[in-house]
Amino acid sequence: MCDYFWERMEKEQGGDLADIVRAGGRGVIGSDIPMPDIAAAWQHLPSSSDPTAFPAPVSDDFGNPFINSRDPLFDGFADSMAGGRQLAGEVALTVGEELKQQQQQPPCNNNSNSNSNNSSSSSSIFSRVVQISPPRPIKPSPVMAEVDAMAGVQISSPRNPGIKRRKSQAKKVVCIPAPAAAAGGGGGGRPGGEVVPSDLWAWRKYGQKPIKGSPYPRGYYRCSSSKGCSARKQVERSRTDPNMLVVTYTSEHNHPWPTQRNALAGSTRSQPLKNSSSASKSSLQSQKAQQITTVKEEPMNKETASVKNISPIVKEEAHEMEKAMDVADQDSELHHQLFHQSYKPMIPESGQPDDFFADLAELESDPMSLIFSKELMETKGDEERGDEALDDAFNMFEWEGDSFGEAKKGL
DNA sequence: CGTTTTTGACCTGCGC
DNA sequence: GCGCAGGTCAAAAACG
Repeated sequence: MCDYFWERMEKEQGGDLADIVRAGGRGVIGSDIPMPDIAAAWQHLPSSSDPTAFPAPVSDDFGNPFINSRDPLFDGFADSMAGGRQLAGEVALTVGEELKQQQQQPPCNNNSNSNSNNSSSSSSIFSRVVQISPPRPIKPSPVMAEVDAMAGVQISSPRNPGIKRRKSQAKKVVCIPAPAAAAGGGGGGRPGGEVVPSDLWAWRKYGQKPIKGSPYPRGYYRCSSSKGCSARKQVERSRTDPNMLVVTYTSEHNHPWPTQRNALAGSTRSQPLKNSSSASKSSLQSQKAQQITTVKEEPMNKETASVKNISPIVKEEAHEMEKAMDVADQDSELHHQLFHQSYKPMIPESGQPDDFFADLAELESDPMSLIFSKELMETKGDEERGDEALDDAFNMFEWEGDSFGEAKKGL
């Protein structure tokens, strides 16, 4: 990865680039691939389930002690993304000012596939997901320009005298592919509602406003994981590219990652399968069974086809994540084991397609089901293996499961 | 019952 | 000072 770039970002963003990347990564992957569950699995780790394991608080723009609580799971992706930040808008995000500066930066691996260990065009999940543009001088795309503009947009806290609006206030703007349902104009959700890619945080929508100049409204969300959390995010569809969602993160979370799934209660209306807080293992299984049935009945539908395509990419992602975990904690063999344990079920053995992500954007059903379906199909005929796979997969969902509960006890 | 979403009203900053 | 645009509040409705 580009050390220079990273280093610079660390300085300028207070080491928060990971947040940006994370956001982008989650957005990209999150909505379609059960990354949160990997993270959940991660939380089983003693090191991460223990609050004290969080990096020492470091002051930041928001006075948030957790700003540097790098999400172990996604930080690794930052490396991958770092090389993709040139992405003229297809992805990555940035704070406007940053972006401008970046444009004047010495060539990072922006201008070449240069080898950085993990940013080769084929090794980074993001390079695919986000459709990182070929190396080229920064030439802001319409979307990027939009992002840039948003980054400079004013922030207000009208009812919070302590915080004045400031154009210079740090914001993280992320461009992510919009889920198909949303791109379709509210399909699948409520009328006019956006299908916002989920991330590990629990967000509660508190407002929506039509934005001048944009045919799409902007949704306002605040973190509902913790009452005192001031983290907010705005989600709106890119006016220049309806297939992209522009997510602007404001302020920071003042708490660790949500440890209880029920923090997401109610946020699953449009995506009932994803974050169902009350979903018991059995209900999940029944849902899964439904998915299996669906797949069986429509073996060659688009979704199934996409499932086949997911393999190589997910696998790559797995490697990336593994790598990331190594970086995060080189001494933790446990992480390795956990990773494999948790991720294995998501890593089918075959498959090919390069345009998976193109297809992905068209997926309307819960992507988890696709993965499960794929896995189950492969294990079909071998009940034992299938059950095992199932268990592995389900374990990833057990945010409130026993093991996790155990971990929490240690808090 | 707890939580989220919806939506109109209100508030604030900014540009003219 | 005024109007505009954006951000937030809060009551009601909806959901699980």
